Amino acid sequence: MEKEKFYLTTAIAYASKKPHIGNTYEVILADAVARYKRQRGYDVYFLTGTDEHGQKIEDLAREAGVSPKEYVDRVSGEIKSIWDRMNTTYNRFIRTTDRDHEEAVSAIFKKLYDQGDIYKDTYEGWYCVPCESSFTETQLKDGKCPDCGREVTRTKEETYFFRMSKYAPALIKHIEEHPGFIEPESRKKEMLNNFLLPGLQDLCVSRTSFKWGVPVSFDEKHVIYVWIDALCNYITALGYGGTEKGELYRKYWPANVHIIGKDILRFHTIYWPILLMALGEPLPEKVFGHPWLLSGTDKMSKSRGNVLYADELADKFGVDGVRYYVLSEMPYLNDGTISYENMIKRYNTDLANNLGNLVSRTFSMTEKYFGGLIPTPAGEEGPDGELREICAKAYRVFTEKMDSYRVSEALDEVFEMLRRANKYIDETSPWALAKNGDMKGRLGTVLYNLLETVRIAAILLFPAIPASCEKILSMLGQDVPADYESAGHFGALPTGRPIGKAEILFARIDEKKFMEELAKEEGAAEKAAGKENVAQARPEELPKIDYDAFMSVELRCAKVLDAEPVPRAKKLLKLTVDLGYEQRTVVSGIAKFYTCEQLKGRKLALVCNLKPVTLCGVESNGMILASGEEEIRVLFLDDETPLGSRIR
RNA sequence: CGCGGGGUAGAGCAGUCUGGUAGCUCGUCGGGCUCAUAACCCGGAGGUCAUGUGGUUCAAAUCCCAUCCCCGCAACCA
Repeated sequence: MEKEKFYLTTAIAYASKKPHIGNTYEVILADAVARYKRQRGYDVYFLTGTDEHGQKIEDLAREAGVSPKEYVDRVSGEIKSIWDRMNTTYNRFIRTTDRDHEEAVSAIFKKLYDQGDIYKDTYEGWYCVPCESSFTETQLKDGKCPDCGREVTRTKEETYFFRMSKYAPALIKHIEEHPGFIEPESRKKEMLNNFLLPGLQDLCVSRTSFKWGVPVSFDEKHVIYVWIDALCNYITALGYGGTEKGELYRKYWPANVHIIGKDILRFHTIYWPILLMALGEPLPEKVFGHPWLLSGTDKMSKSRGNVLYADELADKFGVDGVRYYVLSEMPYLNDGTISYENMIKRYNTDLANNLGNLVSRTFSMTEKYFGGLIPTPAGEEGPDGELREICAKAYRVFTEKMDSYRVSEALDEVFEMLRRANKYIDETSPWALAKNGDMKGRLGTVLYNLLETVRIAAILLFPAIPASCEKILSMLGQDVPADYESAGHFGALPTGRPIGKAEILFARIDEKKFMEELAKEEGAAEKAAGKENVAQARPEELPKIDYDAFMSVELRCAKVLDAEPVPRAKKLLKLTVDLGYEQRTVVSGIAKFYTCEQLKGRKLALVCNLKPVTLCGVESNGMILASGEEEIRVLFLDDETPLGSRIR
């Protein structure tokens, strides 16, 4: 019988820099699902890869003094090596610079253009110089750049657009008729309420502001922008070429699941399905938006110095230690957290103490009491039935949870089973049975049951910690049933065969020693960097300006007369300030850091000649000076500073 | 009144749909065991289940109402 196919993908990682553990989580999750599906007998195709085009990479390459291709070759290679290190079993690692992908994307673009879904608008548009992006009239926010809010200049630009609106009704219908299409469920409402139901805007699908991308074949000034280029990897990887469809494509498409981060759900549940509809291809079965791994309560970022990398963690915890941590710590809906303390705790508790030690004591008793031969069980008594039942339950529930992508809950189930097995040892006290010659049969039953529990655990945990599970199964000896279904049959382990020697699977980590070494390493790294202030990364520096340029900014001392929150805005405060010669209203995004009372009566520096903007319905005439990106501190002036005096 | 999720022991979570002794993991305290990786097992302490001396009910963490707070998405840091 033909195996049922299962096609899953991760998002392709942007090849701008080394991915941190949060990015790596996604491919580990996908790998666990892929391995599980293979165990269940599916013909699995697992796709991952890198997204390598775009402005940012072009810039980074220039800074690094290499060509964009050289740049992405290096980063993509690094990403791939991390994926490999994590023992992920992808079938293809696609790069958007692969020739087959580029050709296919080009053909897809052409096809969409030919059929009228992509049109060129030669219009008088708006261009934002700092963002190097152009916008349509409707995209502007209050006449300003929608990305940065700065002034835009009028340009005559041509851009290609995709007619999103045309397909929106069909997509809404599809989403409503396919309850599992967007997962988790709560995300579905976000997409519908925020984007689809209010009305979709046509999407800009080409750029002229940079060159590093797939050129539009019939209009070489334009490169195809990220949406079409990146999203299409899911079909081009299978040999979809626009007109011809490869064998893999016919076999595996549509995808059973796209596993992606919750931040790009919008592209995968709106733009991508519409693109497919336009191509006349079936939609993926499911888009699963997983949560994020946070470092403590913060998002990982270089500036916070809290970035953890999968390969460095693997040096300390082993590959399976890292895999297990991210899979078990990541809930289904909420963001998970990662820290060394938590990792050590989880590693020790679950892997070393619960699983590793169970294997160790079971094997050593089998060795000691039965010369390393798997004993034959006799009659069932005492807690045997309960152990057997919990194994059956673990198998059943694990299967259910994995089928619905609740990996951490699935793993929990197995560890509960292992805890029960450890307790079973205490209840049956094999060492006491061993002292009594009459109890040899009973002792054999107990150890057989334990070995069997270990076998089942190894099969179930295989998708999460494959290398360790393979080791356990091989330690159990030759011809040990290792297929998934056999984990549902307690008693499948053949008797009388020799088992191997028990290895330490997961050596305990001494938290204190670990943290000391970590501190030492970090100290060494700082020394190697040769600076005392390595904690402070050098910021991006701007070109020098002359005095006149600076003086074109009109800074003056102003006093806050009144402050109040802006309705419907979380970050904004509306300030009424006095310059001595006039009063103005200024809107400032400092609501999270200052209360109105803290500001009233204070003197601060105001940029007076900034063009007015409207923010959340309030017109702002100027800007107050403040420091910081994430933690904002207002620059207050001395009380003696005269109102309205020029600052320079 | 933009849309959605959530507030349960020191931490992280389950339980809420289908009301009926408040549970799990970690931590903590005490005990047991010795096969094992100072591991494993048992027991204790610790919660007015956000608030409302609100409603429904014989009975509310659970259903209804109001309020407060947090977090996503959207809007927004001039």
